[in-house]
Amino acid sequence: MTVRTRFAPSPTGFLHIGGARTALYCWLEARHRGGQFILRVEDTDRTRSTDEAVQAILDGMAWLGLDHDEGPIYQTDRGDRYRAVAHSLVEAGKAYYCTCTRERLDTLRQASLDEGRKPRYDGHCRGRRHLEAGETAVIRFQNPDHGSVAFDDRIKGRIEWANEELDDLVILRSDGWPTYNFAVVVDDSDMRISEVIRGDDHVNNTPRQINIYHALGLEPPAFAHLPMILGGDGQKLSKRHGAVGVMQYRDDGYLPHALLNYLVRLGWSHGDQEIFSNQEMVELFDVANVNSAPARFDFAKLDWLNQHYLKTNNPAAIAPQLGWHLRALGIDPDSGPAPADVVVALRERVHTLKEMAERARIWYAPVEHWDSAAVRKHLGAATAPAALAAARKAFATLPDWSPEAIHEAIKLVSAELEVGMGKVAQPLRVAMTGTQVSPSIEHTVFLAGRDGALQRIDTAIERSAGAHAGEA
RNA sequence: GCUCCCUUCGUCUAGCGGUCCAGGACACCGCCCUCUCAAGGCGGUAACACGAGUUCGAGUCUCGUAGGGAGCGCCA
Repeated sequence: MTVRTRFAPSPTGFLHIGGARTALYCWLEARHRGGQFILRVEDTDRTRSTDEAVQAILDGMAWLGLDHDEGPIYQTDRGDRYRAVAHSLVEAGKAYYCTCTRERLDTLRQASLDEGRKPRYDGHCRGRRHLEAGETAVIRFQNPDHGSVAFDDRIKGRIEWANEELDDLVILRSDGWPTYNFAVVVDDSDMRISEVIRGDDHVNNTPRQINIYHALGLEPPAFAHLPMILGGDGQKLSKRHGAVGVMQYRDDGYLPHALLNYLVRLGWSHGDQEIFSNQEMVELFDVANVNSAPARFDFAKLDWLNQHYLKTNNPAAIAPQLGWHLRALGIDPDSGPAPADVVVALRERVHTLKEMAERARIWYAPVEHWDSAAVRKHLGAATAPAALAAARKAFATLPDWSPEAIHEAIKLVSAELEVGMGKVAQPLRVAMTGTQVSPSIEHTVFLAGRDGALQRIDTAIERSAGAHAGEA
């Protein structure tokens, strides 16, 4: 039997981090076993579902590169099918019409709670196979009264429930639309899903669904319930923790693969391996190895992974994404150095592309802000004027404008002046950036461009003179 | 309240009865390297929730306790 998995979000918001991991695991399981991955949109709650949310989910999956083989299939397109199956269940004596009022149901629920029992429908309408003309009703599934339901969860192991714990759930609402527990069964069986991988908030629904499978004469698929992802404080993930849409991670400067790598290791492992290419994930992933305990989301590790990929990916591949972030900051990438060169200079110093774009700003516009401590300490140094002048002269005639050539030139200057590298590099650094922190000096100078570098040195020499005059 | 699930360093995890005075990674601390900041190298602190039981032997199996979580809708 070919493996078929599905990701079935309800379009009531963006694709958040938990959904993204579920989608990833479903995708990996399908790819690993050479099967198909199906995307299904569970939009039967028409009051909460929106087209924008559908688009946000599609965008998020596309950004992560989780491509589906079938779908998106919309449940709202399948109303007739659910109604037909629900009515067939009534005819088969396995479901019935229920006309109980909300008031009666509420009273019932409250009474159970007051007595310390689990709220449960009492079966009042059991046996109603027909409706009077004009009467509206829901259809309830008639759950078995005795015995138990069990299944072997691929992550949590065997789970068993007494049927006494379950009640007759509504499968078709009075508006003719199916409820979740019924729609999934019809869909998963129609779509020949072999493995249901979903959040473990669905564990409690599984026995009800299995009973429906049996009533329909169907064999249930395999189930794998993923533990949830918690915020860094161990609380349920909320917006302040990163429960934002995955597209926010793009905006914050994360590489999609870094997020994927982080997510795949959150709750799953393969020995001591931390870094996984897409191909390795597909080869090694097995849903049965997923941890059964919930995991906390840790930005520090995500940052580390993101930087790892920033450092090891081809700069040319990262350049367009840096360009995107530069533009987001209102910087024209064409007004300064090539983004790929910026990547090389900054990738060991930042964790995200956003941070990289912010720090790249100094090469796309003249120095505006001069750090006074930096000016005083380095432009005001006794050897600064001579160092700057010598460097300027060397740069002006450098045959090859490259970090390597610049590095050699600076070494030569420091040797000639008989001062340490720092005495040349630091004044230059302040000249280029207005601060005393930047990438290695040769890259910092290189990125300014020859003309830009000479200009910045001229400006700095004036300031240096001012600093010395101020002392005198 | 009831039912179900979960519990190894701060965090993610390895561990599938002896090779574990518990390994790796992130974070943190220290040293080295060094033109700043990083990156990198080396080293360090740090965990089997608790209690019984099974066993020659338990982080690993069983049962309790405690603590977390989920579900109990004409939401998904």
